[in-house]
Amino acid sequence: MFIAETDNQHSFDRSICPIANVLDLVGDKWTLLVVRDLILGKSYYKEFAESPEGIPTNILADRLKRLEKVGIVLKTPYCLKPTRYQYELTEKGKDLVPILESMVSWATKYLPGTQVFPVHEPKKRR
Amino acid sequence: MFIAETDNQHSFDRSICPIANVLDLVGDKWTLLVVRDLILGKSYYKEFAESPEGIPTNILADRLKRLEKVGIVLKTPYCLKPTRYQYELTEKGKDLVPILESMVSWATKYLPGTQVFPVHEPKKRR
DNA sequence: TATAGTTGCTTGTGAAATGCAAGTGACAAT
DNA sequence: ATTGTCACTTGCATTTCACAAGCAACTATA
Repeated sequence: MFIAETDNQHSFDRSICPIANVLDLVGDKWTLLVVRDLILGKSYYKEFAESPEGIPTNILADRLKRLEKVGIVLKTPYCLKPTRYQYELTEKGKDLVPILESMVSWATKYLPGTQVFPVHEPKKRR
Repeated sequence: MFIAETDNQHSFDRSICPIANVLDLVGDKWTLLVVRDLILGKSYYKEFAESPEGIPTNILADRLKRLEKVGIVLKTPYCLKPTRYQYELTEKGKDLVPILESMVSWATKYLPGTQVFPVHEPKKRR
């Protein structure tokens, strides 16, 4: 009946359902907010931490690690003196945009009062 | 700067961001799988519980309750002798389809091996 | 009538994830 | 020398989750 039951070629955590597997990667309250921030142009740890939802820093560190591990985020050093990294979306990460867009569309219709955030203006660094 | 900071007319849990608010409703590992099952034509508690991901029954009961409370799911009695209910999506719930579709598209591209489930064939009830 | 089975949950318990505050290492600025 | 910033990590209490079992209200079978 279920294709899932006849397939054992791949190793999926819960099932071969595409939705289940997307949820295993980004299905929690915080991950897609980090992706949103990246889409809006944020790059630094501090910037993510400053978003109005107030993500706990241990969760933020964990989510960035996980997103990097699955190839959605790329972490690159931008400063050597104190080693500092910047984060950016890979193609795989940028392709999550339609998912966020469809969420925005739904929210616009059913959650009046919600408002999309403006693109992040990078602070000038001297 | 953030619109969020100037708006206090509505009461949103974390921010006025549409994405954050969608995640507060369906942002976990199980809720959208229940919605998926409803889209595929499942109606009864047992059917959701039988999905290959194996949702724990206490979680299932909780998610159905929450989805009903926020108007995504409608719970109606279909049998009186032993009082039994069936679940179905409201318009608000059916409008989540694009979100699931965009997840399927992403998964099809980046998670090879995933396969969408076929529409549920209702068992004949005598 | 007695026993077993089904459905749709609820309850109990341990494990895991989360939230919050505080701490830390490496530097920069005063 | 002291204070500050950034990018985290650590500890700990609280919440959520997963798993198993139980249970009420029937139905079906012997």
